[in-house]
Amino acid sequence: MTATPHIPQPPSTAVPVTPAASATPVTPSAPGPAAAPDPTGGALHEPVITWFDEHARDLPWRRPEAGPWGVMVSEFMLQQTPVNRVLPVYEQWVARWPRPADLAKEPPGEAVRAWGRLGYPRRALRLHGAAVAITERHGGDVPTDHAQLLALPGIGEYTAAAVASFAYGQRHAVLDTNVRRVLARAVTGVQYPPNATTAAERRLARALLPDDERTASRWAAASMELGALVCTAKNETCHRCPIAAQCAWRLAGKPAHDGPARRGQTYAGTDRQVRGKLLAVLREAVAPVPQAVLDRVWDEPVQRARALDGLVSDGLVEPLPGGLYRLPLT
DNA sequence: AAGACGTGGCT
DNA sequence: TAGCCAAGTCT
Repeated sequence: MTATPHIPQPPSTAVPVTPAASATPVTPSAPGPAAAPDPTGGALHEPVITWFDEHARDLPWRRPEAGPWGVMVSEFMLQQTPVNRVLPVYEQWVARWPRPADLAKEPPGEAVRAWGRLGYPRRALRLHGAAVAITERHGGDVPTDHAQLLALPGIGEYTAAAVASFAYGQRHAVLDTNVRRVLARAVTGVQYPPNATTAAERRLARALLPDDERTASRWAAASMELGALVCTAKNETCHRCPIAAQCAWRLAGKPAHDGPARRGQTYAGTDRQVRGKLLAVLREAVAPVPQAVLDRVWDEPVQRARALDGLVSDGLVEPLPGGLYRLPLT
C-alpha cells in the first residue's frame, strides 16, 4: 500500500491549464474567497496522493490479490454501506465465490442469503446478475471497458468508473459522495455538494483528472480516501488535511451550508422496514416459509401484503403453491 | 427527476 | 431522542 516510491512530480506537468478548467471552477453564487482557487489539479494531486501513500487503509479489495472481481464485489457492497460493515461479508463472499462463474452457477437466492444484513438486498440480486452476464458475455472475466461495465446490472456511472480505475488502472473521473464533498470544499468553497450530481461537478472532476493513467487512478483512490477519513461530512479534521492551506471553503471561513437541507429518509413504519423484516425471516429459513410465519413480522395486513408483493415482483422472493415463500431459486 | 430502496452506528 | 450519515442504482 505504501510501497510506492515517492517520486514527486512537477505539479505543473500533472494537469495543464485548460480553458474548460478555468472557465467553471467556482459556482458563481458560491460564497467563496475573492480570489478563485487554482482550477487545475496541479496543486491538489501531489499532496493528496502523497498523503494517501502514508495514510491509506489496508483494505482487502485494495490488495493485488483481490483482482477485478474482488474490486467489483467490494464496490457493490460499498454502495451506501459503511466499510466496517462490508469487511466481514466481503471476506466470506470472495472466499465462497472467487470468480464470477462461481457465483453465476448458484441460485440468486444464495446471493441474497449471503448478503446478510448489508441492506439494499437488490444489490445482491444485481451482483448475481452481473456475474451471470460476465460469464455469458465476457468469458468469465470482469470487462475492462467502461461501457461494458456500465451495461451490467447494478453498475452505474460511479461503479463503472471505480472498477475501471481501481481494478484496471484506467483514467476516469470517479465521482462518489466523498470526492464530491472534497471538490465542493477544496475547489468550489462550499460545505456540501448539491443533492444530485450536476453537470458542473462532472466537468470539474474531468478537468481535475491527471493526464496519465497511473496518476489519475491514484488520484481517484486518494481523493476518495481523503473524503472518507479527513474531509468527512461532519466533524472534518482540517488539521490532518494535506490541502488545508489551499482549501477554498476553509479559506472562506468555512461558511455553513445555505441551501435546502438534505431530505432525511424516514424508515420506521415504511414499506422498506417491512420488506426488511420479511426478508430477514426468509434469509434464516432453510425450507420454504408458510405465509402464516411471515404474517407475524408486521401486524398491518395491507402494508404487509404490499411489501411481500413488492419483494416478489423485485425477484427477491419466490412464491410457491400452497402459500409458501422462499428466496429465489431462479 | 424525485423517490424508493436496508441497516446500524453515532451524536 | 430523532435525525443524520455511509464508495449508488434504477425507474
